[in-house]
Amino acid sequence: MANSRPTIKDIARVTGVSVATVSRALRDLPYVAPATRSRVVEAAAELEYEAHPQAARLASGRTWTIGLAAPQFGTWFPFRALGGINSVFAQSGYDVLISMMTAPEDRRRFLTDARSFCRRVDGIVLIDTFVSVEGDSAEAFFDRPVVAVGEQLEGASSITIDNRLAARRAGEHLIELGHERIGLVAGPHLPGLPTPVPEQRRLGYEDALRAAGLPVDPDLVVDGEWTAAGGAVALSRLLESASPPTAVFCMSDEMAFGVLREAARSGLAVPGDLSVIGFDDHDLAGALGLTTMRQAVDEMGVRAAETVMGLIDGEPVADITWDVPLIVRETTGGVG
Amino acid sequence: MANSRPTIKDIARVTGVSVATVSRALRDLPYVAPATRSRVVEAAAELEYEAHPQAARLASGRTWTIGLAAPQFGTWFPFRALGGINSVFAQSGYDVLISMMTAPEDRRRFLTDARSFCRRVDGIVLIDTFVSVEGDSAEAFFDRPVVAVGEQLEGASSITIDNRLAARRAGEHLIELGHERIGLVAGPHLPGLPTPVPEQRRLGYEDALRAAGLPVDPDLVVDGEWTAAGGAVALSRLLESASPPTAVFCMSDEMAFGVLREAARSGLAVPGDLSVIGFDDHDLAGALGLTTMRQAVDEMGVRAAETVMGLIDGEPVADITWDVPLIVRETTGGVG
DNA sequence: GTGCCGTCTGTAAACGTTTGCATCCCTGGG
DNA sequence: CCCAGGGATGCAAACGTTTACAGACGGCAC
Repeated sequence: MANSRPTIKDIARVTGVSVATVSRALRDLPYVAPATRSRVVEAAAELEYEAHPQAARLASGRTWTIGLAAPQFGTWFPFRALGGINSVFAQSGYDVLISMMTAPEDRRRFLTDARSFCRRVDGIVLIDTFVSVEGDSAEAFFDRPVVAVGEQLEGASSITIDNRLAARRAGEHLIELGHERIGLVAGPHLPGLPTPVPEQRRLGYEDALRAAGLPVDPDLVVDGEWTAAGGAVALSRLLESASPPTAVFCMSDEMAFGVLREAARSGLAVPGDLSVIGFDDHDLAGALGLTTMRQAVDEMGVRAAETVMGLIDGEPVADITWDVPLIVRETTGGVG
Repeated sequence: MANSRPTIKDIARVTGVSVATVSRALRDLPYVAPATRSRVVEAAAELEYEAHPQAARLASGRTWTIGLAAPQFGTWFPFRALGGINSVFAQSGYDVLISMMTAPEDRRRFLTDARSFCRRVDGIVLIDTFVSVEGDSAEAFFDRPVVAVGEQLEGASSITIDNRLAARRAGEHLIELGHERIGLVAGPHLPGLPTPVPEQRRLGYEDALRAAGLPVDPDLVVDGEWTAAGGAVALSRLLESASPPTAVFCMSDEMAFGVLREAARSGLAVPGDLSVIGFDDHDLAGALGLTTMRQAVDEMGVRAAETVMGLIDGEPVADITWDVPLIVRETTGGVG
């Protein structure tokens, strides 16, 4: 028992070739005679040999690990992306090293410790990290190929959505249904997280109103804190207004869930008395019938994974914009 | 630029001591003169030296990595646990290597590839993996310290809840409110995932009924597929019954969300016409006012992390049972 | 003064791969 | 028959640490 696992030397001894040849044979490098290769492969299988990862990494410099940085893993978005990303890397033989930033200070720590982080990875996927403001270009700063999801970064590939356009589409959907007083449940800027997302979505909302010749009423936009509870509070505040909205656009589905709940509590029928549209296509959105703008996070994650592997293999940097389709379900309808 | 980072030799040269002393000084090992140590530490800081992880791992045999295996990362439970786990390990200097099992075949692959997985980690955290049936003891199979969350495993520490008791408590809560016809929205056995959880929760539900002298009516238990959509369907089926339930216990909050939605659609007031209790305390449960049995997954994750680190440091194996408190919110009330 | 022990330090051998370079052999063209 | 060229292989030096072992030194008890 516990007889330590075979090394490359054992395979060499058994097959009667040198360790160099074994190494080459097992990694499908050229200049190995077919007969030799198959003998080696067979012996390796026989002995259940597998290269010692740490040794291989030290010698080759490749870590076969991808670094994944994301804020606030308690939140829906990066978690969902992780699903797609992880499956791709698992199939390609990469490990995934996660650095998650819950508190704002984690984010600063990530940036100061970046050197150490980079050292153990071949490439980096950044999800909603918003490090773009730090001045440096990504390649200079990280010294590794990086792809950013949710933001554009100089020197890095990116996978983003057009937040402004998507928000505009959401607004237009409500306008087409005949709504004229449309509330906005906004997510605030998070402290220490310089994301342009809330602003972009708000601009898109205003774009839609303006294009339709509707007034932009600041009383109709309230803060939903990016949470369901915040969304509920936001709606209750909107309903206090002298002329409350007949429809609400929420910057996230989670806030929309809170809005739906508060609507029910207030005896408002949805969509009879109030139409609600969200943003994300959260796991629960389908089951709860929420109309929303779908951010196909898992697909974006898969694409991010493929992209970073491409970068490692020498492909050029590229910016990809992902489509955000409108998913009409049961929470939006004509103005009552 | 790109001047390769300093090695331990550079520190040795600068400070005029040997690499062995540098290594000892930097790792706080004994037998280093205080003056020497501070000189070394200073030089290391000056040159921004940091040990090459792969080299250290190869030489020491420690990987400073914890393996985390969990099924179905798209689901709420393991994801939430990840939050707690990751923060603990990050602070202790461990990396986390994730192996996620989405499809049933992933689970088998995990078991066959376990050797390779183990090789790159110092310890293992299993979340809801249900490998216990495989016959072998955990320590023999994985050859590493392991702590299992959600199941008990021979030779491993475990962090579990008493599913049967918790389900019974949920039932008792409804009974105390005066309900006599109580539906059960059950989660099915997942193919290839031999978990006793659904059965245990069902037994707990029946325990509560029997203890109160209520009949156990098989018509009152329906399959909710562990999803919100499934929960909605389940309730609609329950409502077709000749004498529908006045309360429903759902084996998961996600199914409960579906039940709530279907109740609203059917014009049932909650809790006026129908009481609903869930299980988990999902992120959204609070905001949606769902009464539930709280499974404090993040805390369990933290504890799992601490436990596996303890095992690595030689602590003995232990079984920990986590409490599942009843969280009364707004979806349960007296029978109308 | 001698011997012993404990602290501090250095030397060098691992750890298990990958890879640059040299060597050998075989084939085919001249 | 000779030589060039390229495929196949082996040798040995990295890769950057950790750690067993040995040695130097100083202090203290006798």
